[in-house]
Amino acid sequence: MAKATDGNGTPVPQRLLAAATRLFAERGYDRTSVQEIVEAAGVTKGALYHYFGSKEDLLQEVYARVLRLQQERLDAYANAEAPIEQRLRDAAADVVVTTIDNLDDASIFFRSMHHLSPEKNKQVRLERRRYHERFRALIEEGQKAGVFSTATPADLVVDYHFGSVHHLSTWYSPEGPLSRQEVADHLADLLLRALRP
Amino acid sequence: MAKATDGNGTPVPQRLLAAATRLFAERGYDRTSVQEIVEAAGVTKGALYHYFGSKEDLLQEVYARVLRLQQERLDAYANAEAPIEQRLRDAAADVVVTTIDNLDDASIFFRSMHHLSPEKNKQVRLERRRYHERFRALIEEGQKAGVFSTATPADLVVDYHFGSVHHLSTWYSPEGPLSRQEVADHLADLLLRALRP
DNA sequence: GATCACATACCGACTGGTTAGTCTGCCGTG
DNA sequence: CACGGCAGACTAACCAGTCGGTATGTGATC
Repeated sequence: MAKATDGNGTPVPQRLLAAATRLFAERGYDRTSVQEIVEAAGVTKGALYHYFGSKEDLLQEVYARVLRLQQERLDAYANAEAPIEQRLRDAAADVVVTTIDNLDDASIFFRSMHHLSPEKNKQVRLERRRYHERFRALIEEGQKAGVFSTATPADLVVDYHFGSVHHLSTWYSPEGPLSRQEVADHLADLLLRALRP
Repeated sequence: MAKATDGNGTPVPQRLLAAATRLFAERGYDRTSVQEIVEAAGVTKGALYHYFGSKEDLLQEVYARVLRLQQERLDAYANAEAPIEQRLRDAAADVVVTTIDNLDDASIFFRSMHHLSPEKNKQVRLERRRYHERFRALIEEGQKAGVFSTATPADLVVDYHFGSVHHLSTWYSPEGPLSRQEVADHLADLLLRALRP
């Protein structure tokens, strides 16, 4: 039998991360005890502290994963070969879809970031800033090309859009009338419509 | 000397509420101990539990206050005598300004709502829903009148706008380049531009 | 191929510290 | 003197992280 898998098949560190993600999203970081996490993952504290330095490390790992994923996808869409309008629309819609696919991570991200220690918080903010900048560059590119209105500073437009993405975890439900793709198309459309010259 | 004012002048319950608001926003609900709140307010636990039933009651009171305030203002703008475009623009900009004026309350609201017990949470959601409905009605009115595009369901448009309002507490700073009124005007403008037919 | 040395993976009782809420009682005012 | 308004010590519960211990595997040596 391979190591660190128990009777399950999934390695223990991943099981811990998955359990923590679900519990953090469900009842918040502070309300989730380490004991609950290890029970949900079917191990004990010894295992958790064998793989992770602290409870906070677990939280940071959740962030790191979602940030990596979204940055990769944004870069792919932003650097594609297509007119700027198309690239922005695709990127804007994609972030909605992937956020809906990872609603747990999203709600943890926006609700529990301030639970990280100052240094870790700084690092997360830095990565988040990189993402923001890339997105802003797309909008500015379109503004310079004259296809987007310059009435609003690009920075603000980015925050406008990401506000709505951020907000998804508080209202979107898979059981609702709209599929994730429909929501994504609508939100991207609102962005592009707001940017019409 | 009047009762419940200490050497200060402000009544104790209000001092407690103000201290709690600041601390909840600063370090989060769970990370703020009752002891810290009473110290910041210059009283002791006895005083707090004399006026409030629990720590959670304090949090709920913060919500109730900000909800009352915003509902009142929305109603005033929504029921004014003006073309629908103007009324929506005013209401959309006003919620931005008052949110910036109460950034502490806003960040508490969006980060700590899930800390409320199910019943209290339900009540807050209900009031919030009323607010949402009133705003949506404005958009639908404009859509029926033909001055707003019907490309996007009104519900989604509301969530789009409130996402950005919600998001303000994570990026807006009074020291930044934009005044609250400028931000409000820009955000309202983005909304109206997205709604152009 | 048997034995020893060492490492990895994990267990679970325990510790030191913190916290929300309680309770008894004091104190000034009407 | 009665009572609202408050003080502050106390309690019962909880929790992150530690630590000594066990089990299994792996590689070197004879």
